[in-house]
Amino acid sequence: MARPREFNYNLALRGATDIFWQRGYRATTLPDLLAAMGMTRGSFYQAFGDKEATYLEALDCYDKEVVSKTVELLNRCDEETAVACLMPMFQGDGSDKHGCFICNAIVEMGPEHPKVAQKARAMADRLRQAILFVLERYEQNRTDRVLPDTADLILHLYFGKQAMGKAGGPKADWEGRLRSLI
Amino acid sequence: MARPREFNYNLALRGATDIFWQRGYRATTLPDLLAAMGMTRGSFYQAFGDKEATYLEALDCYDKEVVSKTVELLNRCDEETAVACLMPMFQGDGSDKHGCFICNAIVEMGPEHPKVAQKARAMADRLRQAILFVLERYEQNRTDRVLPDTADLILHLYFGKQAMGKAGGPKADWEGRLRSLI
DNA sequence: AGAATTTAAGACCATTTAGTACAAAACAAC
DNA sequence: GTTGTTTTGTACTAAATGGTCTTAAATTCT
Repeated sequence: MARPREFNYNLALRGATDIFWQRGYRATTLPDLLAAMGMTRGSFYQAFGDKEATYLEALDCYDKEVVSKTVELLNRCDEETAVACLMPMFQGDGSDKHGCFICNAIVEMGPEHPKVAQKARAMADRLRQAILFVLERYEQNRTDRVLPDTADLILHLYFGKQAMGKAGGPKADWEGRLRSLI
Repeated sequence: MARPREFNYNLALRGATDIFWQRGYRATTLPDLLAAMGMTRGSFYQAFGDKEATYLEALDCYDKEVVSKTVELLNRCDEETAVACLMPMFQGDGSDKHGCFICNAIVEMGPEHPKVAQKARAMADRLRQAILFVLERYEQNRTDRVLPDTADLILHLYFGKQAMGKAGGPKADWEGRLRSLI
């Protein structure tokens, strides 16, 4: 009963997610964003509201697509050891070339944008929970540390690695490190 | 032989450092910056060049003032244990309310601004070196891990803590964690 | 005191920003 | 085919951006 959309909402949202992930909120101009989403102003403002709303949507998209994938990977993983399960998070499989969107969002927007901080915390919680699940699954009771705390520590290492990775520099032997932690 | 400056260069630079540290590069508008530095456009552009040059100067200032202070603290420290020496880095003594400028700069500018990335790496190296020095000083040879790697791991934890801290959330028992690592 | 020289203040400018308005276009229902 | 409805593309806008230019003020040296 009306003109059909020429764009695919989810596809456009993924484009937005990619560019916000890569460049951050402020560094992404509207023309950049529109190009990444494959649409023009008119369609964009009608379908997505505005830039800020789109950023929030992009965070949700990252949650659904990227975080969920990691969480499922950790949940399903049946490697020999917990370390082997966690390694994908630490060996930059290409998809984290621009760091971690959660980390980027916290650093850029966290202090001034409660909604972003809240979403970021929620995603971090999911990751921590999944890490904990791995640890619990492989627990050999020769561990003297509290598992949730170890999971949180590994999560912090993950964020630290993602942040520092954006400055380049040499990569470390994360497998050895994780082994010594768990 | 000419009109004297009404502002103190170093004081203005510290103002710039503070606001860049707190808000980041892009979120700091020129009026914000000028207010923080206590000067007007004319003086600013003559004395500091432009916004980008000032940001680079601010990173150097952070290096000289904040990083150096931390490094010296670590070098001079004569606590009972290495953990006690390192704890100041992990118990947010107020000065890191806005996270760590190194970390913020890497995340915001690292991938697109090689000079920033390089300065950030250099500062991170200084911190890592100081951490290593502490570890070496307190080494009881009951450690089976390579000390430089442990120092780098602690540095990553530091960055991770600084990044995640900007989203709020509960604080962890870093003393216990460090103890278990060293 | 006067000349020389640098700083200070702010008016000014071109560009870019996010966001809006509106007319043309593309479909579905009848 | 006409009507009704939504999408699309673009011209437009108002505000904010970083940066320059000009003029007046403050100092030192002679």
